[in-house]
Amino acid sequence: MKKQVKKKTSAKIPVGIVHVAKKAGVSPATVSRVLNDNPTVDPKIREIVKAAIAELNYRPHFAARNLPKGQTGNLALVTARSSPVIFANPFFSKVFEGIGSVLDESPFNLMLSLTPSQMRRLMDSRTVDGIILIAVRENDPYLEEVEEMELPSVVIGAYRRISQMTVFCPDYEGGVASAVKFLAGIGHRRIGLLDGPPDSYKSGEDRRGFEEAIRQLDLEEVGSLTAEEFLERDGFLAFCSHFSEGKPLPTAYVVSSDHLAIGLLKATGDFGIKVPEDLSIVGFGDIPIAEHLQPPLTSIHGDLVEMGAEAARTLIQMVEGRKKIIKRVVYPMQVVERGTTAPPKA
Amino acid sequence: MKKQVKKKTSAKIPVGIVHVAKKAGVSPATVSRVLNDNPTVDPKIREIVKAAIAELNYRPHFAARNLPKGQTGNLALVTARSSPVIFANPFFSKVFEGIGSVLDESPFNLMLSLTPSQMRRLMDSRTVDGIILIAVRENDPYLEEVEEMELPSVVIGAYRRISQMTVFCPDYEGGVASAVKFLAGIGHRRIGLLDGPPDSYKSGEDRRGFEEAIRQLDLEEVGSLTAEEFLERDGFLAFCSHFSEGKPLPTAYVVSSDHLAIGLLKATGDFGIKVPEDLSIVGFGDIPIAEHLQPPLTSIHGDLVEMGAEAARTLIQMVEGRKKIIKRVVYPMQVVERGTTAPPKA
DNA sequence: GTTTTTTGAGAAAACATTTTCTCAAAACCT
DNA sequence: AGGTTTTGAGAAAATGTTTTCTCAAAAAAC
Repeated sequence: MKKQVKKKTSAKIPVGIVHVAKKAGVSPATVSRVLNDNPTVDPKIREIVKAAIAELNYRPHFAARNLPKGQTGNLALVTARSSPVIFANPFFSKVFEGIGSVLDESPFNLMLSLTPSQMRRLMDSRTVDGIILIAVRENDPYLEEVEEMELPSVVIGAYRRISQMTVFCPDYEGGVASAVKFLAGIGHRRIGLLDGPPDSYKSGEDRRGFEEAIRQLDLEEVGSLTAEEFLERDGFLAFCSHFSEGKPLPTAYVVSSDHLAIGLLKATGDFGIKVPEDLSIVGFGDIPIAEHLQPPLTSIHGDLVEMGAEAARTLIQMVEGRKKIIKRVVYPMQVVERGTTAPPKA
Repeated sequence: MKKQVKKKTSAKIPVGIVHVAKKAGVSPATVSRVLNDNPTVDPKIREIVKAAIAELNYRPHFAARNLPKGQTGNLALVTARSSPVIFANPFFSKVFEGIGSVLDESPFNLMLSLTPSQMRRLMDSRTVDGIILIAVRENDPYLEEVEEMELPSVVIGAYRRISQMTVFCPDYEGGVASAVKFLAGIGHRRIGLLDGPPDSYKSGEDRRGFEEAIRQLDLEEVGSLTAEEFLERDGFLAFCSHFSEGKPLPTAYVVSSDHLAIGLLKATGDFGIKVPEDLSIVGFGDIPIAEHLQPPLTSIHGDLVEMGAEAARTLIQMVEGRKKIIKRVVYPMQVVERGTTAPPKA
């Protein structure tokens, strides 16, 4: 008695597999078989069913389809940073590109969670089959939460803390060390680090790489700074307060992000300090803007598109193979020399 | 006979509403009622059920829950631009922030589609209840596709073309016009436009606003350029080829994005053209870097966080109210004067 | 020409939940 | 106390699909 009503109201009532089956004069199971390219269906019937599908403009319901599979077909990209911070993260855009390209070839959809509450909802409600964590910080509560869930997951960028998870990470430590070596190679002896916030893994790694290189080369650490975030204004403010207090300056800075470096450049410019004559600066991440600055920014570069792609590929393997893969991959970083570095004056 | 096996293997077997019901000695329906705060359940029973939920660490399955509702609880953010282009889009990051903050307060999850194929999958498979389209271009096929689907949707940034959809758009036209007026106000008579790719709506709007202002103020259009994309390199290349062909230069450029403006600054610097003494430049979007450049970039600013938030709010209203809302909101843009603009020399 | 194997397709169970229907028990009224 | 209303909760249908089971018909083997 309901059916008559349904017939009346046109197109917009969602059409399911049973409607197609009725139209084609077969059972829903057969329609399903056609949809899934099951070879045990007669070519003739197949054609009839396909015609019915086309005519009704039927599209399978993704969630319903995945329900019996016990999977959802969704992957999540998770971070708890606010979006300005994410977009300022030197490598986020590239990583993203890599992830996107892999997902495009896969049958998975991508969910995005920008806050801890969103992430918890995603995990609690079994909405995703796997998780890519990015931009994790020291005190973020959810890393443990993810580890406790038996949900497949990979982490991008946090190397040390994590024991039993798969991690993809730029070689922060090695990158910063090679920047120090590069600066030493052109004559610098008094070098400083402009580092990001202490609760970021990257900051810890940067500092480790920096100190190790300074020690190995028997150099002097001078005028190091810590910024509150990785953004331009943080670099600007860090240097301003340091300088106005009359503290000692190095002849070169290694800086934890290109954005910070831009803020530092601005501050030095405002104080009449010439780059690279008075001060050399090396950024990190080699964002597209770097080479278009004046002077163009010397920076530390790595293939982070591939890193993102590899992380996504690995996660998909874990989800599809239903097995845990534990590995840690570190991506090499190297200095690209441009206009903000030169030998020290004296 | 299966149950014994289940009991053995601990935690990781997914626990459903029936397990909870069994544990609490009630029917699945009652558990559902507790979950949905249905008042027709005895407080005592409610407590027992809640205890069982807690003990089994039960979490409702999002997709299954939404199946009978005929909804999915997901919203999609859709674009077909590659991620470098998206991230270079002057307002994307801010818009994103607005969307994220609204979604955080709502029960919806966010899906992200970075390519047309991903988007089609999302729409075809009834995976989302609503769509936010962003960075649409003239020849993108999917705008019509979305319009044909009866799926609630809002568009961010494409103003003219769309008739029957809800649109949120910065006032490109008015912003560019006010930049021209600003430049005329400080004495410029020969002004050029550095515009983005022709298939972008923004480019069309920019040009319209530019030409109208030029006409109204009876000025001369000189040396206008078209870039292939909105990125630094595109601005750089556009100016280089123009200049090396010896074509006439204006005394000021209005530029369609801050990223383009940075490329233009680099090019002018390389050719020894002084900004703002020889040439004034106004960017668009006021990205965080703008004020940290040297000289700091004069740019066109708007509250795009609010635009993103309002778009998300409206979409949610459409989805929840099951009604179509058609409106068009234009967000005002205004010039922020900084260091790349000055009166012309002679 | 009968038996065996293969092929093809329907019926029904399963996935996790909500919702409607239904009915028994408790509470209220006179 | 007998009848009516309210309350509470179970049973079953519904959501859209896949999958397993089952069986009939066609093809192959003898």
